Amino acid sequence: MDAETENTAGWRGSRALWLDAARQVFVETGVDAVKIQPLAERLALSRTSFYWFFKDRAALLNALLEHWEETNTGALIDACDAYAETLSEAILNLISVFIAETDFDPRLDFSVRGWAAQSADVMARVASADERRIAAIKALFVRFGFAPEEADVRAHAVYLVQIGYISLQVSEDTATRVNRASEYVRIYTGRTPSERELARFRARHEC
Amino acid sequence: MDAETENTAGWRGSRALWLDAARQVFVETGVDAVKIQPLAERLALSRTSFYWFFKDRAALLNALLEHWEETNTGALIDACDAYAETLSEAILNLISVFIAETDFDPRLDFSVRGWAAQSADVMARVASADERRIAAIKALFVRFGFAPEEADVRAHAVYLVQIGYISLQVSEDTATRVNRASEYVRIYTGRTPSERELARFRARHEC
DNA sequence: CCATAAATGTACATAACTGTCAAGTTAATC
DNA sequence: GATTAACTTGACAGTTATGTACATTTATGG
Repeated sequence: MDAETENTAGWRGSRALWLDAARQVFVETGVDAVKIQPLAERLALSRTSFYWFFKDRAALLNALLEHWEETNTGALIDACDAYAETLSEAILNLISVFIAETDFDPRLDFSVRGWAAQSADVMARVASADERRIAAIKALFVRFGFAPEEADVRAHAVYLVQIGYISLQVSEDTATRVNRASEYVRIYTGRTPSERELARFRARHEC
Repeated sequence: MDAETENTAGWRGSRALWLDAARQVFVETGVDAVKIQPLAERLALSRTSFYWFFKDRAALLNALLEHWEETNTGALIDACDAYAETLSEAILNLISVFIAETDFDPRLDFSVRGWAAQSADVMARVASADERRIAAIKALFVRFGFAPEEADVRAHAVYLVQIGYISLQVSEDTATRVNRASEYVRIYTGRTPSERELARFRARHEC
């Protein structure tokens, strides 16, 4: 992407630079592709220089996972806790996080899940993130008067649709997704969002 | 699983044996782990013997993908086309495919999606499978009187929830999932399944 | 300007994997 | 029982990765 800082002399590397490159490869090709040698070539740095910033490959992968936890789960929970007058507005807030893709990176989430399938440690951390996320969505439904059990099922439905969407890896344009949002709100909540709510939602996704 | 046929002499290998072992590893650990050398050790066969059955690693992966296409997409479409008196029954038929996990293997689907993220070819085939599947579900809603646009959104919701569920990789027991099914039918269709329909559904998942 | 920490690079030792080839063994067939 | 097709194997050659030790270069601050 960038990294085209054509310095051939001086200090070109940094922990952040390696981590960032690693994240890109991780998102594009999965954990198994996060290898030090290819990263070094990509960064036009000596392979062994990596070991000044990270103990070994495992340390890099660990940093990657920590980055994911801070970023994605955080963004989702913030959206659930955000102020909303109506349930429709709250759900639209939530859908916004997935559509905007600024705070929450869907591809990062997907890659982490792929990694989890082959590592019990990662799986445990993913499972705990899922629990926290679903709990936050459920709390939202409860806040708007749903009974706990029904709130639970609806929270699952909302969350699963989004995760499913990520897994499909379709790249629809924002407009399409924004238009569908109203229908989804109806399915999730049984209520139709008001024109004002939809207008605010649309406005948010046109920057 | 089996393959414990302790033959140390004679012909032990076969195309099916290698493919089966590959599928297991693929499902457990992803494409990148499907390597000939480890498979050979697992099967207690010489590594090079593999090349009698497959041209190279790429040929094996291709066979894996073809197997997935025949199995999973087929099972899902069959379930959509199956006879049903009511919409509720039709949706329960569909949910059954995902719960039973006999014809449709969720983990296989998940692994294929992980692979798709790193290969444009695979991605194209996954996208086309998704389209066929969603079209089949949509047709089901249309058959029971929904307008095309609404049928489309609802079909997406049903499918995305299931794919999302697979991505979560939770291992809930069948009982839990069977119980939740009724709530899901209500969310998807807006109608409550009858006791008779639910009874038939429960019975199906107790063999 | 020199000492020192920060960063980079070269060389080495090791491991895992891929694929080809030619020489073997095993079972079926006539 | 010889022939042949179906399979198996070991040896070879090549590639890509990991991590350590040690020497070297680059910036910073007294």
